Amino acid sequence: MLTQTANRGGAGVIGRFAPAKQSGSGAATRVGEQNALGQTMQLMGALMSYPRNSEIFGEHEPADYVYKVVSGAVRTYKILNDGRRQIGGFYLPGDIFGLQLAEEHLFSAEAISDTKVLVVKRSALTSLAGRDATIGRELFSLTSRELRRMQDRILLLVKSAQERVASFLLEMAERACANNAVELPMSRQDIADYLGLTIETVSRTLTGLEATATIEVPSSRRIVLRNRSALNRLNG
Amino acid sequence: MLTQTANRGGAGVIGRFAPAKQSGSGAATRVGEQNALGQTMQLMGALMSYPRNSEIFGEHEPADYVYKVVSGAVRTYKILNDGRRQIGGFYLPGDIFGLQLAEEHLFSAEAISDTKVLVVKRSALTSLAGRDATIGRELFSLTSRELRRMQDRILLLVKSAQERVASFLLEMAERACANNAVELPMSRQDIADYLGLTIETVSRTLTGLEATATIEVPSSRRIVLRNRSALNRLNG
DNA sequence: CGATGCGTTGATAACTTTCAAATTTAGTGG
DNA sequence: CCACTAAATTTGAAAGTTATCAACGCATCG
Repeated sequence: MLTQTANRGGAGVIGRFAPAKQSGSGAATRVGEQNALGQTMQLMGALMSYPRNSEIFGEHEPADYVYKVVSGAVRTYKILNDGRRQIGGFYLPGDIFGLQLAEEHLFSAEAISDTKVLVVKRSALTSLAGRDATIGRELFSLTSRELRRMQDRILLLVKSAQERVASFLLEMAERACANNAVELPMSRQDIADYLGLTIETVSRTLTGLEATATIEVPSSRRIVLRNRSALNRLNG
Repeated sequence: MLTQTANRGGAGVIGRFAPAKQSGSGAATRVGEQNALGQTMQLMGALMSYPRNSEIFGEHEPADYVYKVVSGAVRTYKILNDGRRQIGGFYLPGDIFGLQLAEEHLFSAEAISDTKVLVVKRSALTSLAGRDATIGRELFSLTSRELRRMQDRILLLVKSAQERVASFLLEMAERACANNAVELPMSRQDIADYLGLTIETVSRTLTGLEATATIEVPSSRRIVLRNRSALNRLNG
């Protein structure tokens, strides 16, 4: 059941004090993109580059840094003791991740494709939050958003395969969508491990949705939403 | 699929400044039972009494209060738009609930059996946390524990029925266990809605575990763990 | 005692996984 | 740039798991 090719290491510092202009691949406005926290990270952050499938941090490592995706995409995950992989979340350009309440990371993080991230010491952010209430509020709001996402995920995982895939598509559409065309940076296996399904079920479900003209799948990483209301109906 | 008998209202204030001695039904030491936060709640809290199946707070209500179970048991839940009920968690004597990061409750809360809870204004706690770092740390630690539980739940929900039930039993054993005998305050339907299974599957799984001498079920609300290592193996 | 709620058990249907193979896509060396 | 190999995705058939529908047993309560 292990489907992963985790290439450890391979990351290196590319430059510090990255330019304010983002080279991000996505057009969508992300959480933290135009706010005090995001700006702070751009000022204080070190720009790091991670090749496809390389590890950004590992489970149980101390959560000393906070990350913001500049370009590429990131998945967090956990390997269960039966060998299965559960994906915790996907992070796209503009998204902030690694912001744990706990002292150690509960998930590992990997670059899905070649990825650039801004890295800031967590202690720097929290001490800043002590002085700047705006930063504090944004950190709080980010954490509570993360919490909300987890709750949504719990609600998702008790639903049928079709409902899970529909929810996933709508979620991605909100984040990486241009004109109803969703660009998926992750593989089918990633999606399956995110939704708690097999790769075959994901594939079949997409085919099924295509058959009912709910979506179009011009290429495997590109999905066009043709009938959002049908998806919303499935989403529940 | 609606299986609930939610009796709204019916709650009343029984007394303020509850005695320090707990009349809790459980013997186990709970989160917050012997710490600054727990003590604070006992000093500042109003003791409220809720009959079986009555609502303590509703989804989307402002999360202005924090609750600590004195006796009885509480479930939080959400009704999905297809009518199913997803249970967010169970709270036993000593447990603190209603501590949201967000401004509104994401779940409703109900008394499973006749229940007494201590109620404290959230603002009182947070302002106290500003003056007393210990309280602040404990609030933080509680929140991060809650988060951890949610993550565990996500990992649980991708597993098989047997694994879910085994995990549930072990979880309850850690909380409401005396000498390997687990006392369940909740119904099979509650368990099913917690694990994302049907009541029949839960029942059959328990029968199956009994057949392999992993557990004993002397009465439906009482389960004796006979072979913990087998359960742990299932739990993964 | 009959009604009611809760839990168990059985039979069947629906859904998802598993195993296998075909097909498409991507990557690499010539 | 093309051919070739490896990887990813899709598709098919069978098996396994869980849900659904129905019936039964067992308490509690009026």
